[in-house]
Amino acid sequence: MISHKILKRFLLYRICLHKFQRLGFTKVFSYNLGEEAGVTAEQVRKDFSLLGIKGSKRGGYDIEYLLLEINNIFKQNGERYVIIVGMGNIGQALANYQGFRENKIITVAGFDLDPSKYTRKNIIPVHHPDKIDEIVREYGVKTAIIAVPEAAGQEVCDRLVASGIRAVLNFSPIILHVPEHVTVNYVNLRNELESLFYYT
Amino acid sequence: MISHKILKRFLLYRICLHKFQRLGFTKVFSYNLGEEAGVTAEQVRKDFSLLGIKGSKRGGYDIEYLLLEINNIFKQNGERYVIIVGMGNIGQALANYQGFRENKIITVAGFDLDPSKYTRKNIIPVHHPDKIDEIVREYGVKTAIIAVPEAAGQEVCDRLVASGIRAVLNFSPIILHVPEHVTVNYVNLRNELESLFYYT
DNA sequence: GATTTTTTGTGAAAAAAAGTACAAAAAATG
DNA sequence: CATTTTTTGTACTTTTTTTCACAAAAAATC
Repeated sequence: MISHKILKRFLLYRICLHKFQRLGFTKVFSYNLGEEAGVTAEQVRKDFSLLGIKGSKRGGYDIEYLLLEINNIFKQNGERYVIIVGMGNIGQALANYQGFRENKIITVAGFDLDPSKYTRKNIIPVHHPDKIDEIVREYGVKTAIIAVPEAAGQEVCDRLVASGIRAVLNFSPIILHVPEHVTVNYVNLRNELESLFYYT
Repeated sequence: MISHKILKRFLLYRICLHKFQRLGFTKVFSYNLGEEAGVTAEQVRKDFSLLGIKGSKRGGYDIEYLLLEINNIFKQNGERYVIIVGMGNIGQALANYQGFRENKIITVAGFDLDPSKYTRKNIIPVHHPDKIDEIVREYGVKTAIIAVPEAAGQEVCDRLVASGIRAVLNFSPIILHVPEHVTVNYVNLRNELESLFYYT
């Protein structure tokens, strides 16, 4: 089991590796990657060593191979479906976000109580939350994004878990109570911004 | 100097404290707060103790007082201005996001290269990036959000730093190189979502 | 092909974070 | 008002994470 902290670091490395690739490199040394990612070279080596990812002494690491291994951690070869519950500000922005598609993550559908959002103008189909169960089962979706107001967060989450969702990205400013087998990743935009005012 | 990890925990506590307040409570015990926030009671007490925030033995902590102390960390009584550079998907969603306004954070302006965005229809005024310096100095803005495509990220950041920005919330998928006195907080939505696929 | 240089890979050490345990305080009870 | 109960605050321990240090491998040089 890899800790969330290390998982995030692998994703960070991937961003840097893509940059190196764009610049025409095919190999990197741990200190190149470390400098770019803002961590020490030892940390980079330890992280790769943890997964049994090998470099060559004096030759460094092969970028293509690193990317392959990192993508494997996140199952990039499999079907990666996601649904978005709550098509307000954030939900809509995520639906339109190119970043997900680039990485072979398919946003299957969005859900919202407001019928005015069930239009074809959206980039993804939007349904009433009552259809969550149907669609989750049809596509075998295992991952969901919660972007509803806080009052609705826990109820939406319970519904998702009941339908078979196993991983949740939660933008609502609440702590979700979920069974053991479900993972929640929290993103609180207000807190992320506000934390900065400590430093100003 | 408080670590970023602990800062984030204080903001998490605040969310929980607001919930308790809404439910009519005026006092909390460390284990109430811990359970709600998903940390141990000892952790809660340690965190508060770190800042010299006192409870009363057997009486617990006064919610009002805790909120006051937490808000002090993040300078909620002072002027908290922010600008948004890049009014695409995410930039626009953030401009519309109620969460910031609720917490007395004032979004002064947005910036984008696309002139079609300089309309009065936006919730905040949007200008050409050339006006960054003028507006940052006029309002004494110290905090900025970067939500531009990755290719422009570093250049935008350099400009912001040159204008006097000291803290950056960066949504672009790049590591920013900044001088010592500038703090960067990274939010990578793609990575946040993708990290979940490790668990599915 | 021997020597030097460079870089990985990993144990050992250090630092940071979290958890344990319990004395001290204070409210509640008898 | 003495005793019991509850909860804070913090020293101490354990665990996790990071850094240090260096042997081993391999490319480059002589």
